[in-house]
Amino acid sequence: MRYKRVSNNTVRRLPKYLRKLNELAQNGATRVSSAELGAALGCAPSQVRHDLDNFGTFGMQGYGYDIAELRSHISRILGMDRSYNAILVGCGNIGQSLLCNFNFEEHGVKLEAAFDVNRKLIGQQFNGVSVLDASCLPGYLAQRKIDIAVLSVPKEAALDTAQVIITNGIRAIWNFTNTEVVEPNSTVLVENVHLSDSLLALSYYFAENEDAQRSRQNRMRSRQAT
Amino acid sequence: MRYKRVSNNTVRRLPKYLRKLNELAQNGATRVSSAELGAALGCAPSQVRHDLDNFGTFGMQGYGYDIAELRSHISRILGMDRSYNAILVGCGNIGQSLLCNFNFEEHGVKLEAAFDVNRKLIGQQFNGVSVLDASCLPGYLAQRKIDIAVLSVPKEAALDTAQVIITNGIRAIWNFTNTEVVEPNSTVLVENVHLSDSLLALSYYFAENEDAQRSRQNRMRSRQAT
DNA sequence: TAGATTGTTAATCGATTAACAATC
DNA sequence: TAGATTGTTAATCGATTAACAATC
Repeated sequence: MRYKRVSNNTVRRLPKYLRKLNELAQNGATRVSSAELGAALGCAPSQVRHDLDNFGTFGMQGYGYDIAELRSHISRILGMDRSYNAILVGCGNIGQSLLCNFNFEEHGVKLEAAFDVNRKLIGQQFNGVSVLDASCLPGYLAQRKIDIAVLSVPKEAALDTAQVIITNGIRAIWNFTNTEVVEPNSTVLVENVHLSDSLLALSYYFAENEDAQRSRQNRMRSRQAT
Repeated sequence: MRYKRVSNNTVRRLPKYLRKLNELAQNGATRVSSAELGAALGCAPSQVRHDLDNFGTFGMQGYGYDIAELRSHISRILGMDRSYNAILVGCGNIGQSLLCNFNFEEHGVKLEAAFDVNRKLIGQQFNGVSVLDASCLPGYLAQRKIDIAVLSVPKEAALDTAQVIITNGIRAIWNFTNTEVVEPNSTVLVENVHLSDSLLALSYYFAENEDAQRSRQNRMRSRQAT
């Protein structure tokens, strides 16, 4: 594969392209243009071509992209064919909802086990995944090759738990704890799902909208007053 | 308040600043410099000052920022003092975990009611919020001023449900459906929590790491061979 | 072939960082 | 006052878009 420095923005668009491609495929389409993909994401056609150009040449001049082919390329680029092994740590509400509802397999990730400190949860199964005693984590990690840890413990336990799993070899964390579990330049990969940040961003834009509207109304009123 | 065009990147950093400020406050600190805030987020001190400059002047030369003061400024900027009203639509696993675990109040959002189509859920309460019949949504929205809808229905119901709530006046959606529920340039605000995209980005970076390591090893081997 | 659409480079646009005067 | 750190502008860096030759 060619090697260019790929920007984070590009990486974040890849899953969105893939989602659009899946949708198109489901509707029976077989080809797609960069213009159509761009429109779906709200960016320029050249953005799409530029993004894909990082990884190879997947299209055909005068035709566009074969949907099935492009899907498989993007899946591969995203590592979905690598069957990564994962564990889930923290089987509270969020953890359980991930276990029960999130289709890890579909994303090329195999969920091997779950862990919790709660006696009542240990021994239970969710969607075929057994909950083990969290105190067994170090031993477990020493024995198996686990690529990714889903971290869904309560905020208070986040740092300690992260410490334990990193010490025992985990290099990638899917972090649901609303806490920063590593320093900014750590070599451990952390993908944060910070729901707080997300809701606050929505709140910001809502407030911005309100203010913009209000100032428009004020302009109208002062005009009428004149 | 001053008015500049604020970039999305800046908006996304505000909650992170706030989180760091809360942490510092909890540890008893009263002042902070842009250097310290920047270090926490992995960006330059001037980035922090530049971001804040969009909204006013909150610091003191030679001193830094008063933590309590800056917290309250950022909270206000994020709209956390506006007591937005919200409903939650779709009380499956994700919906329930939000109802039970996510502290909406803490973010200045009041969760007024939840909705579902499932007979068994209707009438139940989660964390003090009652589940109402989804068929009552239009009537409910007609009677009350609801600012934000949390959309946590199954993927298959996402588009239809979005249609219903938008038609009935909802202008902001916190979207957990892993689906795009509006066109890219819609006037309806949508904040997406696309877990799929997030995991795939993690998977991408993990794969990139593996490949980088492998190619380093190959270079080593070929050097030894020479 | 003519029309369409890619791949790829150059131009533009915007975001981050550096620099430094202002000032606490 | 001297030292520190901000506010703010200018410089740099990177990402997006435009343009167009290549070619299916």
